[in-house]
Amino acid sequence: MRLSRKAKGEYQVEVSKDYDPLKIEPKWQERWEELDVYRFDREDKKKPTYVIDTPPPYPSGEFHMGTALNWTYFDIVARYKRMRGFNVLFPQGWDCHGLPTEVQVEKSYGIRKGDLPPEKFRGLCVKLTEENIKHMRKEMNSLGFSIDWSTEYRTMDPDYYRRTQLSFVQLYKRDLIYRGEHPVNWCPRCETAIADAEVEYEDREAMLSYIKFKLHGENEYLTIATTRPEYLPACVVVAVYPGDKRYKKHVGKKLEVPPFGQVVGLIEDHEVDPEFGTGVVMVCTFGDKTDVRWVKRHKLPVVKLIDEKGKMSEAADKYAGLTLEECKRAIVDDLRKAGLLVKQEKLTQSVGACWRCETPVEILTKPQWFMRVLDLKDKVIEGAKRVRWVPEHMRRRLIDWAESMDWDWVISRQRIFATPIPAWYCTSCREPVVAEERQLPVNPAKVKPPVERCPKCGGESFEPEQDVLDTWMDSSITIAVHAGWPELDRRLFPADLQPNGTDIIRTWDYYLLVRHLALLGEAPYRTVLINGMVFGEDGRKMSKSLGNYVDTTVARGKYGTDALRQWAAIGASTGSDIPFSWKDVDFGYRFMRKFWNAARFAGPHLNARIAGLDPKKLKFRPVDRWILSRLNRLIEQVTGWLEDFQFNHALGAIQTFVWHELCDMYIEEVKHRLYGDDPTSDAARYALYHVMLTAAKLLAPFTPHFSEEVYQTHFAKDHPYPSVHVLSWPEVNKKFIDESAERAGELTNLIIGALRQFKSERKMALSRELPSVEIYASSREVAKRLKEVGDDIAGTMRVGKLSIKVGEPKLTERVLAVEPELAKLGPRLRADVKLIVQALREAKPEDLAKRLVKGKLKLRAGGKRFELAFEDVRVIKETVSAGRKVEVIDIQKPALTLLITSS
RNA sequence: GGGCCCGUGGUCUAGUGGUUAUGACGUCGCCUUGACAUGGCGAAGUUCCGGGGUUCGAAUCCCCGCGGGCCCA
Repeated sequence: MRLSRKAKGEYQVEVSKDYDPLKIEPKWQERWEELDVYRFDREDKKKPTYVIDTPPPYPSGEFHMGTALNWTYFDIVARYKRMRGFNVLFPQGWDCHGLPTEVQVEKSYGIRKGDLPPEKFRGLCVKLTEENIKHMRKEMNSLGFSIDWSTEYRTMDPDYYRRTQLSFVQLYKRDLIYRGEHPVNWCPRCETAIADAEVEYEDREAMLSYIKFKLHGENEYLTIATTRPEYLPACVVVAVYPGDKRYKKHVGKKLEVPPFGQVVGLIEDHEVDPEFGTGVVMVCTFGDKTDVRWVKRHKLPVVKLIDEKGKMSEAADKYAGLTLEECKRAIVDDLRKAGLLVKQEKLTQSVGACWRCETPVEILTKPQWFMRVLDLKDKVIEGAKRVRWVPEHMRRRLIDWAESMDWDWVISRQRIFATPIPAWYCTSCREPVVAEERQLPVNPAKVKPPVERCPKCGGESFEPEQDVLDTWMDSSITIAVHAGWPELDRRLFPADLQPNGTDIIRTWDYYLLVRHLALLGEAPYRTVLINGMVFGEDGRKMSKSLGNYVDTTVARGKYGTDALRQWAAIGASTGSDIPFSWKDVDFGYRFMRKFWNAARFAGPHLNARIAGLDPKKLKFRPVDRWILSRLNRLIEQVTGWLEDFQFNHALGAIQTFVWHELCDMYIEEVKHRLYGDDPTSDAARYALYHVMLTAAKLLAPFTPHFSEEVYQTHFAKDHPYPSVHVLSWPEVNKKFIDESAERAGELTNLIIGALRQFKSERKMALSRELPSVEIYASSREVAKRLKEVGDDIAGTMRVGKLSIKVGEPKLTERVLAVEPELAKLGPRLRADVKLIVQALREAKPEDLAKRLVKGKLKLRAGGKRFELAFEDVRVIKETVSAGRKVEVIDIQKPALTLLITSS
């Protein structure tokens, strides 16, 4: 942009025709950082606070489009709330620990976790994490998120995991954390226990084997069906549905399990599906979660069949050391040879797999640490009911999840890159000793336990806990941590907003709720804001493997992040899944260019003098009052929608207002006043000034860079504020909301629209002058209102003489010609058509028309007689009013007739 | 198998009892007007997945069916 001095002494801003986001966005991102506009002011005790608990992303190095959607939602809220005068805490953290990084390290160095000393392995994980964070931080800044980086935290830092450990110690003291031996989900590849939330189910093809079990002491067999014959060595009982007629007589008898021949009982249980297979099921320890329930219910023994690496243990006898797959094949072969395999059939089965490496999960029993989440179930549900959910129906998902919990949460992991569990064991009696709070943060491998002797057996020798905590133990206390816990700042707790995607309600929202309820006794957030999943342009969930993946860098590479943010805001209603759409991004850019050009037009009229005018002294025309009224209604609506997180409605309303009401109508309607010596021109300038500045402010949460550029180019010179983002949100000025002005404006637009259409239909240039337009109104009221807006209509549409009358016009019709329909007559009359043409031309049109109305038109021509029907000719007429030819437009609601003299 | 959500012009989408059913993209026609032709004006196109019901009145509520999605088992 360049400033040049105009003759009148006012500055004219020469603004380029195109808005170039790729150049402008980085410029403002740097400037905002210099200005520190997003700083949360910890010292300020006056302003109300607004706390957004942003879910710390896993530093995978890549920023997914779904995360971009998520962040756009809460960035809009953060920016809006700042403008509303809140001291906004918008922190950014990183959920560093966990398997994916370990897996990535193992992959890139070609090692397994046990190949290096833990400290070294952890060092590689930290290094990788830091690199990934660097990438992601850069991308987040480029996406324009208003993050206060002074609040950045990393769960792998001692200051953070000190608090994770503190929460462990406190919950242990309250008996909400305990050590126990229970079945857990186990990933044999990652060699660790994992929580239910980390198990993902997918359909896989399996083989259902029908295997004969001999009835002990009889010469008869029962056939069971199983997909997991490798579990035969751990079969502890066989079960049928209660009262199943086929098997009733055998219940209570003993069976011999092939191929080892161990003898087990036959029991009844209602969880057996009599329709599946043969209706006889073997219960093993543990083929699946149902087995776990059966073992518990019927107090069955547990055989440890599988080891940590997924191999068969000694319990598998001659199959020991084989992998599950190898064992399955060997056993099936042996059964076949023994004639005990009846048949096999294919079956699609849902298999639980590790969320990270997709290895099928096994169920093992090992001593682990657990949190008593089952005891907190009612409190969690109660909490979920009290919180506000957007959209409302998402609450159901959390409640359903909480209700479906059937195991306590296993919080220990047999991994390395995670928060150490602050505990030791007595080497003689295995009694755990948990750290004192003052010791934290602690690595038990390097520090001695807080006691000299084992409180249980008096032993003096201890060994450190080697297990680590589930990463959700880190990230489920973020809200307390933001608020300074353990010194809790009540102004920052509970958080006002908890935003995340539908897919992590069961993890993120649930764990936050259960941990804070356990620690602090209250729900940690007031409102949960849910965003949907991002789909590819093909309508399927966006993922690299489906080939519909769009990187955020690519998505913002075309028209910048403000265009992309508009897609995020307007692509779907809040909570709905949203397909990525280039055309929405394109539209976002076109919208900005449209506004940019409107501002370019208005620019020379916007200055301090205009801003300072007293509206009471201005000669507003009805169109000015109309646009100001519409503007204030817009402020009211957009504010309401933002309070309700309805981003699509809010942005849609602003776009429609700017493009159609401001650009298409208002600006066109005031041009004629701005160029001449119109005494009302300052009123138009005043309206333009406020409409454009307010629109820029309303857009600031959605298109922060664009709004800033508009503000800096046209308004900053008259304002003491360094950025549009420190301005306050527009207030509704009720004085400008004016029902009758809106009706006058609508009437003006209605007539201008009709005249535009008229010109368009007649292929006239819109700038062509219409010498005269008469408007007949059906009522005095409408005529009166029309008189008020007559100058606006005439000025905008270039009407020479505009007159307004009450009543209906006196119109007569004049027949100009009666012309033959050659397409009809040609085929019928052949060469005689020429005679008809001649005859019609020679006769008087009025006369022909009269005869036609009576019926057939009889003609003599060239000595022949012809009869023409109505459809054989076209009657060309014109409308005449007071002796002049006019064209007529009829409008309904309100009933108006426009008579136009166009030539 | 369960819970929840959804099914609207060619495509995506707004719309929870009364609107000429919203908007965008696309299509077609016209217009260079002093911000924008990367623009403007206008047109065509859906009867709201199917069936049944409630109601004076349903895209909107209820039931059944079909199809899709998310989460879970």
